[in-house]
Amino acid sequence: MANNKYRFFIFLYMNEQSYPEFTGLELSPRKVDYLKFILEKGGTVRTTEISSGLQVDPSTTSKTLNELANAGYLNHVPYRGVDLTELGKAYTQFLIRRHRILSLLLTHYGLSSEEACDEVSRFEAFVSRDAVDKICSSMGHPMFGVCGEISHGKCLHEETHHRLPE
Amino acid sequence: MANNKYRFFIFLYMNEQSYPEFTGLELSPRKVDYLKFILEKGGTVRTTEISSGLQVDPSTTSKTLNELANAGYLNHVPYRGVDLTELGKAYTQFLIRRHRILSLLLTHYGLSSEEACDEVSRFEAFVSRDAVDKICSSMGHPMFGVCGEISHGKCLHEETHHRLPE
DNA sequence: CAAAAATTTGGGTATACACCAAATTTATTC
DNA sequence: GAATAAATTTGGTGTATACCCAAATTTTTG
Repeated sequence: MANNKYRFFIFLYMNEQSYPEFTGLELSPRKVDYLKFILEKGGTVRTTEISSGLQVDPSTTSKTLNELANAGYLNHVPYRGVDLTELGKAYTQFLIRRHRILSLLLTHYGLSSEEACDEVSRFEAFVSRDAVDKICSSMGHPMFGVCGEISHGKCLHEETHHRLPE
Repeated sequence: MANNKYRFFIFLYMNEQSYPEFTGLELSPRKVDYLKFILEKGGTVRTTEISSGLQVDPSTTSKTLNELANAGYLNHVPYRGVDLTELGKAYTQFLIRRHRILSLLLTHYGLSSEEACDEVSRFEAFVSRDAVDKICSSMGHPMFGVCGEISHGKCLHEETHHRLPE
């Protein structure tokens, strides 16, 4: 019984749902790219993988990773690599949901999947979580988007605001 | 007859249609604000009107107006004010159409007019003209949006690409 | 025409994003 | 197990955007 409770806590902790405070406007477009890349890569990711993935100098990557770590999204072990913190995971799940919802939306207006994805990549960092949640509700919480499955951590229960014990 | 021809030329010159080259991504979010403000104000606009309208120091306004003039969107008579060039008019008509189309779109997904307008203001500068034209077509070229009438300079004839004589 | 108001200029700050070169750490190979 | 190679970080720079203040300039007004 105590064990079940613990597992439930872990589930909440890893979900977007657990961080009702963020607006979705916290990160610059480029930082959004970094987090999405790291989540999609999975586990611990090295500087070189990111710098070649995002076509940027390793020194730029190193500095950006440091900033994301200072902001609490990443664990950074110097010379070893980064992985997402629990906050980082929850936040990046939102980033990916946002990207997919917006891309899906644009495909309903005559853009191809690729066009929609490119277009959204340019502006998504400036679309608020509130707007994404409303769009998501209005679309009936679609499960599949143009870039793969949409993860519905929070969108399904906008009214519920679970908080972590303090 | 020669007179009619001349008027026709003027009509084209002042229309979005006449500039098939721009992508809609030329200007930063703030510069978009400046041009929209100037078009809505109409005629010659003074630095003070803009700086109080956009809540920014007059010195900042003065510098930005200079940049927009150098880029060809404004005529700037020092100490007197600015007005839109023909390019500036055509471009700003697109900016306003983009703003209205995107705002209208978001109101179809559960956002209020004001929410949609605020949301769009944050990201519109990063939405391409191609995407706007596709969305506009797909919506059936709506004539009214949440922020007033939508001006359809170009959207009605995507296939036609008039060019200025050189 | 002198004072007041508007505008511009010069100088300074901050953020975001990028690069290169040099220093440091880790990994490899002999 | 060192020497070399590869990866990473640090320090220094550069560009672009956007903002402010103070001082100089121009225009307006009383």
